[in-house]
Amino acid sequence: MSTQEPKQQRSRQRKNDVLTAATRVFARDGIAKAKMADIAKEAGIAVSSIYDYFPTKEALAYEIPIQRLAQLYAEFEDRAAALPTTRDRLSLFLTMTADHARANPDWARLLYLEIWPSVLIQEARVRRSVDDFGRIIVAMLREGSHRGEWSASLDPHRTATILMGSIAHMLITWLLYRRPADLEAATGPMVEQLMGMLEV
Amino acid sequence: MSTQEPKQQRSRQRKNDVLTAATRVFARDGIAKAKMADIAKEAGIAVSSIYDYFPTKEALAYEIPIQRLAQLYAEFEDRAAALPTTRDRLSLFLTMTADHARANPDWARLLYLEIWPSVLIQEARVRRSVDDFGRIIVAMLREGSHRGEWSASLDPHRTATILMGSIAHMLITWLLYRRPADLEAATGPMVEQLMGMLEV
Amino acid sequence: MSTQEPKQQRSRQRKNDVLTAATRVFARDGIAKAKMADIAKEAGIAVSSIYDYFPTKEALAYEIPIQRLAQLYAEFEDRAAALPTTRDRLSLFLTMTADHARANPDWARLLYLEIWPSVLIQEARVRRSVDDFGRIIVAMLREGSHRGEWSASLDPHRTATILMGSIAHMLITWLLYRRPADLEAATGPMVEQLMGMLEV
Amino acid sequence: MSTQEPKQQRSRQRKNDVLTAATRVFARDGIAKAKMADIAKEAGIAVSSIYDYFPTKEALAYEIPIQRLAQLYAEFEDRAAALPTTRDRLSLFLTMTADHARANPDWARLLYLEIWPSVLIQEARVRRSVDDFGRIIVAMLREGSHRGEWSASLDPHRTATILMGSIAHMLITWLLYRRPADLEAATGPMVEQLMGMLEV
DNA sequence: TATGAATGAGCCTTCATTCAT
DNA sequence: AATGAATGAAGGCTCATTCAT
Repeated sequence: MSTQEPKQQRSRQRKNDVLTAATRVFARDGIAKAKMADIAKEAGIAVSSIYDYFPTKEALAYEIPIQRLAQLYAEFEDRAAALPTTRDRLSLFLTMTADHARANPDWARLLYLEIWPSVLIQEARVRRSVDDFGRIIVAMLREGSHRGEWSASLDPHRTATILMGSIAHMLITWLLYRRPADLEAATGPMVEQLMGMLEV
Repeated sequence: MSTQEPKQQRSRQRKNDVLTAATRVFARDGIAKAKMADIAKEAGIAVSSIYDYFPTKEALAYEIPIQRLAQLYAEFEDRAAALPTTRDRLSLFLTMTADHARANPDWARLLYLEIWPSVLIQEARVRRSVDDFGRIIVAMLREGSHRGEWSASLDPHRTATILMGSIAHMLITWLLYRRPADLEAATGPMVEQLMGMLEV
Repeated sequence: MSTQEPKQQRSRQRKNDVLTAATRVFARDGIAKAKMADIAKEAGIAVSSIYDYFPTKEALAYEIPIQRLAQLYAEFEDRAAALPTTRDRLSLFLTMTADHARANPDWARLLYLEIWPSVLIQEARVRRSVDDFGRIIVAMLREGSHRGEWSASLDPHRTATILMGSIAHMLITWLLYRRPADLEAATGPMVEQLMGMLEV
Repeated sequence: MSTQEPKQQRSRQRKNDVLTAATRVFARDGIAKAKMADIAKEAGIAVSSIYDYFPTKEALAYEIPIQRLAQLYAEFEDRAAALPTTRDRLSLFLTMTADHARANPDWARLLYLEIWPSVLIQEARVRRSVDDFGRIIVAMLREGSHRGEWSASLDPHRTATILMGSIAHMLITWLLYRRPADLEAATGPMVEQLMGMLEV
């Protein structure tokens, strides 16, 4: 086992190299037009070696959002625990979402411009990852209503659509046009305006 | 000239047949994976005949949103003229957008799931068509502020992002999951909630 | 009949337009890569109209050398009649060949670079036209031997090969590289040197 | 390195197989009409494998004369070194040229009927290969003049044109019509007659 | 584990040719 | 006679994937 660990670590490292390279290439060319050869070159390995870790190009593409979204959710759980109100937590979630995209623009391009709107992706794990996003927000909206932080008459699904759609659209515009130029500065006011909508 | 008109009409008819067929196929398979052979079959003509009207597959794909968006904008101008307040007009625009998507789901899939988020589409005419959407909303938001219909402190770009993002997200969710099941019924409340945000 | 003649003339005119246009296009692009559309455009008529005169692209290509070579041969017969010696006539033939190419470079490109060396052309009429070239020279070589203008031991086929090959190679080099720059000036000495070979 | 050599050899072998197959197919059908599928079948490999070695059909076609001409030139240098007079060397060069064509008729068809007269081939390496032919002859003609083996008044370019054109034309006739039936037997007298032209 | 080598399946695009008007 | 419209057939090239080593 002591001899295998380094190997396993090495393997995990290579797998991550592939994911990183793939993220960049997919973000640049789109999944359909991206070439495995380009990913391999970017990762510094042989094309056929990619298949040691991922069975198909699509599987590779789908693995990317799954991993990072899981990370995002986990990190949110960590930081949310300390916050007193649902409003704070919801606010944090939206802010973290935007920050995450800003910090990982390649990943964000892949997620928001390729995976999310994809007609074709039916793979269960990806769908679940993405859908969790909505579920988390709906759950918080219900919780806030329940705790009296905002009106109980607020439709949680509709409101979640507004929150998610607004943040997503801000990010898409930034990813495609780099507007607003300073995404970090723009996120606060956007979240504030959205939160304002919840108030009585 | 009287002899040429039927020919021209026939030609325009065929071009429209191709556009309709292409919309369906692109919506189903995505632009990258769609096959010209399928489009031709759907249109009931020979593959090579498509090239009498469109130079490449991409050009064909791009023509679709351009035409319909122009229609949408024109129809909006018509109907907006009669409305007294900016709020009414803005409300109409958002409602019409949703209705247009509901009435033309294939076109909407192509626009919202393929064209809009595309990393790759740089073609000027398409970009302009899509960007006009934002410009129209921003212009109305400014007008409303100017006319005192809502607070002048409202940031028009941020607010436009919320409006567009919310509607787009509602449509995307409907296109992908058919939720809400009754899009028509859901549009009114959504627009109302968004308009409520503008109130002082 | 008086009403048909103009039509026939018009038709012949159009056919000639096509031949001229085709010569230019074939010379520029080669027969295989030349497009009927380009020829039609060059001739200022519809593509399908070409088929009123020539059944296929190849037939059109082959018609060109046939016509002009026939012209060349006829003109040679005319002018040769007045010459006293076979040597003079042979000399004239080679000179006229070079002059003809210089005066009709497109036709010459087609003949020397496409038709003559073509692996594929088996059509009898073309082959005969081209082969007549050799036959005329061989006949003159025999005649000269017979008349004692040069040694009877001279192999007529081999000598014909030298004469034709030399002239053809000079023309090909000129067509491809424009060397010698002044083909007209170079033709005399070339013919002289070749004729010198016949001398005892 | 010892492990790579067999692979490299295998690769070179396959590349040569492709060249051989391509030569045959190009000679039969002409470059423009030849199909990659036929070449692949002839070589016993997949079409796509050809693209491992040559980027396009044209590149493949051009590689063929380049390689063999280089061989011919190299072999000539070898054998010429032992010969005392320029006349001997020139004679050898012309003879070798004819022999080479006779021994490799497919290659010769490609070179003399497709590549050499091609209007379209501008690729530098091919042009240089072919042009070297003329340069070698001109150089020898100059050398012979210089060494007093023949008249210094002989124009080297014109004479080279005669030598090359005569040999080429003999070969073309043989390639197209198999005349003379015995090319080998005909080459000697042809070279002799040409050499006779150089004599004072 | 890692990869170089090989390929099969597929698809866009071109273009000579046909034919109804 | 002349042509615009339409197409069938064809082919070069790409690329994800496989597999022997």
